[in-house]
Parts: sequence; structure tokens; C-alpha cells
Amino acid sequence: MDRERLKGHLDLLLLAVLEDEPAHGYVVITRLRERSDGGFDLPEGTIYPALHRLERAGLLVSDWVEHAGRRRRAYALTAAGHRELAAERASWTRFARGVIAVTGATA
Amino acid sequence: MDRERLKGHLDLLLLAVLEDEPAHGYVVITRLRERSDGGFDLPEGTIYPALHRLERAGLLVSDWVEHAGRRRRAYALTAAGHRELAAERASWTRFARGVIAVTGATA
DNA sequence: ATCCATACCTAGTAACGCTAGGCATCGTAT
DNA sequence: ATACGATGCCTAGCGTTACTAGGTATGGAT
Repeated sequence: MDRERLKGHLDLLLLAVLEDEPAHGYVVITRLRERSDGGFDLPEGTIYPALHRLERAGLLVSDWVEHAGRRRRAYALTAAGHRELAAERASWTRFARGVIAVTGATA
Repeated sequence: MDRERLKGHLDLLLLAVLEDEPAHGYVVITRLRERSDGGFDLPEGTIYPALHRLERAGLLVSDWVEHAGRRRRAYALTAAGHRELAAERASWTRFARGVIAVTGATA
């Protein structure tokens, strides 16, 4: 999976992964890897700054949780986050259909 | 269409548009706009540097053509360009399936 | 004791597509 | 005649992004 492809799509992935149940950064990485069957195996240096960016943008809220002696920062979608996720999914669909129409590639 | 989404996918679009019949930059822009039903309406500042990059990479060859008093630079795929296009299409499919699997979005 | 998994963070980097400007020709409408 | 839009090319610099590479720390297993 060429990493340059990910640019502009990461927010959609993160919001989708956090949609149903909140999670902390480490689990976000795991979920992405599992749900994509290994396709998205993203480094921490990608995930943590992105989560911070989404929180600054008001799409996520975080709170610190103590668990088995380790501190975790759990993220959840705000109302704006849910709206943004819907918009991102629609934007993705337009984009993907465009690529398919132009290139004849399949999804 | 969020422009940031395009990053990493432009090469695929350009190679696909030039696959069957060579064209010059201006026509590439037109074809992208038409085939995507207006979704990809890309500025010259995106297209021309990208074509130069692909030529430097050995995926395209160009030659200057005189037409109705205007000079045009026509681009065509090299053998390496055709191979790269096939690889890009496969890469796109993996990527798209990953996004769909993670987000539940549709193409 | 050592190592790996867990769990967080950030400064700096490379690559990308885009903005904004430039130059030139042709056809058409004023 | 001339102004303007469409055609047709180019590039320096910009903003955003995901990543590299480094750091800190705890818990469990060997």
C-alpha cells in the first residue's frame, strides 16, 4: 500500500474507527490494521498527531484513563465529529467513483 | 471533492488518461474533467509539473507538435508507463478496499 | 535482568498538489 | 482595430500532509 495514497483520507479512517466505540491511540492503530487486513499498518507518528489535530478541530474529545498502571487517552467523536464523518464518507464516494470512472479500475 | 484526497492518486489518473491515445496537457485536463463528470477539474499548475515528473521517471515520452499555429507537447506511455499503470490500478484497488472495509463507505 | 508489548509524545523531513504569476497564439465579438 | 476568451505552455514558492526518528515510561514474560 503506497503511503502517499493515504493523504487526505486519514481523517475518514480515524473518525470511522472511533465512531461506535471510543478508543485510545494504540487501539486505533490495532483496529486499523485488523479491519484492513494488514493494509493500514500506520506508525504512531502518524496516528497521534492526527488525533491531536482532530481534537483541536473539535471533531474528537479525549479524556485520560488509568488502566493497569498505564495511562491512556481515550478519544470519542463529538457531534461535529459525527457530522464530519458523514461528510467524509460522501466525499470518499465521490472521489472513488471519479477514480473508477477515469481509470476503469475496480474497487 | 476535497483536493487533499488526490495526493498519491494523480499518477494513476494521468497514466490512465494517456493509456489509449496520447494527448497534450490541455487535453489531459479536459479529459479528466469530462470522464469524472466534473469531479476532477485540475489546474494547470497541477498537471504540467506532474507530466514532467512522469516523463523524468521514464513513464511518459513527449514530443512537440505544431498544430494550427500553436505548439503542443504530446505525451504517450512508455513500456514502463504501461507496467506502472497496471501496478497503480492494483494498488488503488487494495487501497479502496481497505478504506471501504474500515469505514463501511461505498464506492 | 532482558526484552517485548503496551502507551504516550514531538521536532524535523519529504513529497505532494496548488496558487499565482508569466508568455504566446488564434478566433470572435465589439 | 482591438479587446477578450479559449487554447497552450511554464515555474517559483506555499501549505498541508504523513512519516521518520528519536524520546519517556509501565507491565509481563523469559
